[in-house]
Amino acid sequence: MPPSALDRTDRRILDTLQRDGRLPMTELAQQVGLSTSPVTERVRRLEREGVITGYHARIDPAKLGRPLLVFVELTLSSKSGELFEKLRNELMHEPRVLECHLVSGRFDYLIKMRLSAMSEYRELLAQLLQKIPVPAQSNSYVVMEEIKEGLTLPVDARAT
Amino acid sequence: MPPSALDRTDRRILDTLQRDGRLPMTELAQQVGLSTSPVTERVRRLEREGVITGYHARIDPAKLGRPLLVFVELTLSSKSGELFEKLRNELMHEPRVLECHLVSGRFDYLIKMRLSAMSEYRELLAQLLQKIPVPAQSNSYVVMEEIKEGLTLPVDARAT
DNA sequence: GCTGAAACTGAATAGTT
DNA sequence: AACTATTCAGTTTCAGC
Repeated sequence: MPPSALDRTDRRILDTLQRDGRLPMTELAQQVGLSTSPVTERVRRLEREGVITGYHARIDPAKLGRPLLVFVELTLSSKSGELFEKLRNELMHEPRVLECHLVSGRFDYLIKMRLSAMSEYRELLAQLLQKIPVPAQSNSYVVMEEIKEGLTLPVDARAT
Repeated sequence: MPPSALDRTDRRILDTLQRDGRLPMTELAQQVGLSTSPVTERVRRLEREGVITGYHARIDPAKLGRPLLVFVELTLSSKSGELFEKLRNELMHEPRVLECHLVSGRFDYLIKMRLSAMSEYRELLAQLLQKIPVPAQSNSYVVMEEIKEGLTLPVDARAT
């Protein structure tokens, strides 16, 4: 799982698979200009080394009954390690929380949730806060328009 | 592309493909308890109807040289439609901006960026702001710890 | 480390219940 | 709407360069 720096071919593979995760190895091979064997081997290596962490179908949230996207900024009044641990665990296991980050700055957690309606937002926030024994302050932002959302990283396919 | 409500089998398919987007149709079929033909047909239908919007390999940002995750809250001093349009376009085409949302509340845009270093953050923010002709206020939050990040939605596989 | 071919496994099509 | 059988495409493995 160590280094083995990414060369130009690796980068082209990553760039392509980011866009189409189901592309057959034969077609991927054509795109990067090699035959299938070395390309397959490279993909397996990138998986092994943890560069590629998975393949996922993406689903339209609205079509699954979750049209509401809300960001919550959360600040805890006490910052004991144990408390953070407890809340982290709660957030990790709540599937409606898509993202959660510990941030520096004015607040502690930045949380992103996908919900069916505002009523669900109230329920979920109450549920999360009631699990922690100290007061917390939260600011919420409802998304009016999703301009862009993705995990696709820029891959500059320059030489090794 | 219209409704055709998702039944229990559709939901199990979506749930499975969200977790493993490269799963062969034969194995997907086993998991949902059908033979491959109807499962393949259902997947094609879900793609056609826009429920499944794509398949993507996920890549470790740090391994691609982008260890820094920053959220930026942006407020424009003037809110003309034309100005929003211009900035939206800029953000849409900047690959280091992974997410961008128009939010209600104290600020206008919530932006998520993946960067190589703080120097790149300064450059990018300056670049974005200089493209718009009015003053803007921004607050930035550097992520100290990524607790959770994904696009995986909860799929309750209850009956039709 | 890549190519190319042979053997195998999965996907697609069409016909059946 | 789903199953089965056939055909075809993609994957895997390996000999040779």
